[in-house]
Amino acid sequence: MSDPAPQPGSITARALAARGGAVAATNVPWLEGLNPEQLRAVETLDGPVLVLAGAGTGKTRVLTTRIAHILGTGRASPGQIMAVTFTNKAAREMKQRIGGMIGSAVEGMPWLGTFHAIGTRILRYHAELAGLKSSFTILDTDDQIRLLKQLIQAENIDEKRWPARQLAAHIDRWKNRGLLPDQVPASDGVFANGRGVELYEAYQERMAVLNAVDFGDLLVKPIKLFTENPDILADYHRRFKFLLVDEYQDTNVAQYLWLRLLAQGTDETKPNICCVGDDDQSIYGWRGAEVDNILRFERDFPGATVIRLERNYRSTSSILATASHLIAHNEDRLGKTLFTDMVAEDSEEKVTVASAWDSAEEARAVCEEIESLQTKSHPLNEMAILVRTSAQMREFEDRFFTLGLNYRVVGGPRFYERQEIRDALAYLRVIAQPEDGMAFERIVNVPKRGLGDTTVRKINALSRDQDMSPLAAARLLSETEEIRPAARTALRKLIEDFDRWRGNLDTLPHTELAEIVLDESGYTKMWQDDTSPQAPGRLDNLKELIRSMEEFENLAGFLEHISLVMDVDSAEQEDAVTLMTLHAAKGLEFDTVFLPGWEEGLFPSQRSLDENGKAGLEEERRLAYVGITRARKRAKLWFSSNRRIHGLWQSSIPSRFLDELPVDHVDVIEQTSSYGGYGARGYGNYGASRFDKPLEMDSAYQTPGWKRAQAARSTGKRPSSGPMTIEGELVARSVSTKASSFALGDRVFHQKFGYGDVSLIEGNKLTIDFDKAGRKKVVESFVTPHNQAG
DNA sequence: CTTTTTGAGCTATGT
DNA sequence: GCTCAAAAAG
Repeated sequence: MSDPAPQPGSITARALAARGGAVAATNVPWLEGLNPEQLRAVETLDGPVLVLAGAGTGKTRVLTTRIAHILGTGRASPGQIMAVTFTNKAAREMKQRIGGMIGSAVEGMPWLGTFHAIGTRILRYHAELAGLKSSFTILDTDDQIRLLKQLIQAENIDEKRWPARQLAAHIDRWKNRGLLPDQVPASDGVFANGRGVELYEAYQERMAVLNAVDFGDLLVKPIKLFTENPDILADYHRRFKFLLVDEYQDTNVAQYLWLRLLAQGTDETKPNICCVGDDDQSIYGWRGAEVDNILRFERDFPGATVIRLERNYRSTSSILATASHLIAHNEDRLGKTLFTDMVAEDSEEKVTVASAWDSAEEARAVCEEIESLQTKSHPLNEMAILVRTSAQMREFEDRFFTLGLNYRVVGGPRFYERQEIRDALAYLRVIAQPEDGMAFERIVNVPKRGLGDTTVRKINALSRDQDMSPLAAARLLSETEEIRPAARTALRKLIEDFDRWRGNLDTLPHTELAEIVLDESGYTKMWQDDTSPQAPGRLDNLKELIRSMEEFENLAGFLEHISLVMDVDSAEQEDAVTLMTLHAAKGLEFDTVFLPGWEEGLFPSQRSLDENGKAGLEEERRLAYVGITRARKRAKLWFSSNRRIHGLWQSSIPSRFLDELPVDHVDVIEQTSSYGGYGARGYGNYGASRFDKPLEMDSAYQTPGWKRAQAARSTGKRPSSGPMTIEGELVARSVSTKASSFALGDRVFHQKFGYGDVSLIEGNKLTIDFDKAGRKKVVESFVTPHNQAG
């Protein structure tokens, strides 16, 4: 996300004043205190502008001030500015800061948001043109994989050899490049011997039936919409006078196309585009980001003004020198040099590198430092531990827990990803959007209703055959004799329940409805009867969920929010250490930053090296750069000689990045106590050879008495649904309008009942007199015509 | 149909 | 080490 601008009243303000580069009092209050480059970035309103903003150079400040300036000078109204960010956090922060500058006008900035949020907005508005109903659901990764799995199975492709996960990755990659099924180059047909594209197509068709989109669609579909409907695009050209893009280095091809379409316009309606970014902080290449976009800006937008922000307001000179020296090892960069003119204080600390025997020891040592800083009255809020992978978090959490140290995990297992929350949401999704088959499937048998694999399989087969939603298929099935009586009764009951709940959608407040649903479905009871230790916590979470719904006007609004905003707004102001991944840390800053796990294979990640070679290494290095530059006063790097990978202990060697740090600005800490040794200069004598003092086995290895509340495993995202206008009859209609391909008296064959004659046709439900089984009601797709001639 | 057992694979990073 | 999926048992 974006770099917070200097905090007023802190070092920064003083530094600014001392520098003389700052702009003296202007008649425009928001421009005060900007340095000349920042001022230029804010005031150059006409024509394309690229702001290359290094870490801690006041990037967000420039962006927000620019918006304030546009509004303040009356160049545009809030609705005429589109401002795109990558994360919700960034969007939220910008809203806040603009609000702080110019008052409440931010409320009226409907087009400030993430690419995905704005894409959703556009799609809902023109849903029909995209082949959707505006109530469409956004599938999360979990739903996506489940759906793909079904499709793979339906195609009789070996799921072991061609896992759904992998297909999802392919599709994601295609969408990131803005490719629709028919545009995928043949050379990309590696999945399932070239059938990947076929599956991609089937996937899109299936999602259309489910009235759903995935994250990629939120970018791809608006592009398609704009290309196919120039008049609509022209509307947007007329609407937007200014286009602002944060973190431009992170845009992928699809986002680039999206922006380019919007930035075109005619001479009179061409919006002024301003992109802000830092090629050195491009860390999302694996997600399809093209650093090239930023490198190519001047060619894409002729006559562009390029402004460099290199004056850093955040970190000490040691930290800056360390980070700069490291990043200089990258070859592919535009090249910027950060500098500070803050006077180095005597107390300035060098960046430190320390080692530990193993990861538990590392966690212990880091926590010791944290506690020691805490006793010197450093707030925990000003400390962060930044790890490469979330798997590293566990050991720190264990440690925090035993010490009773307050901590918060950012981007860890998120509230909306918890099982009970997802289940509850699935119920609500089905109510709000009956086509949402993925949600329906999730809870058909939760709590257990005797609707097992077989039934679900039948529902799915039918729904795929007939291009109808699973709920519609279930409804149909429950009226026939395809499934066993017990299951049939249960299914009918469930469908009746859903009908009733949906009937209450407009009459009851949505929170109350949610309570009723959880209650009547037996979901609450399921957890009440559960004796596992987590059950009470889950019930609490459900209550919390209901509580969080109160902030929203209706169910649709709530579901929309969580589908895009996976993190629950942590309003907790409690003093706590922050624990998060390096990726999540972008845009944040702390006085003290701990960077554990600087070992070859882990950081840089082996996988990154294997898959992307030099480019991968450079991205890892940028990640290291991002990590170090998060620190204002203290950056403390660690590596440990032994680490458990996939459950096996492996000895590790220090990261090459450690060798790339400038000796003058880095202190290598010789561990006084137990930990693995590490020579004063060379990083050579790491390793298993040296630990002078026996480890304190008791504390380092005591069994973690608790497990992390929720395994961080699920990569799922949250789906949602839209407006509450649900017409229940749509389902029924879509079913009955299809003409039956059978005629009265036709001779047919059924897998289970054998041969028979059609005696009645209702839509696609057939009543058949079977030779052996007697008269049965059956859905059309379960019978095949019997060849009379044969 | 549900529960338990066994076995395989796996780990980045996030909208 | 941990989780999920398929297989086996109840």
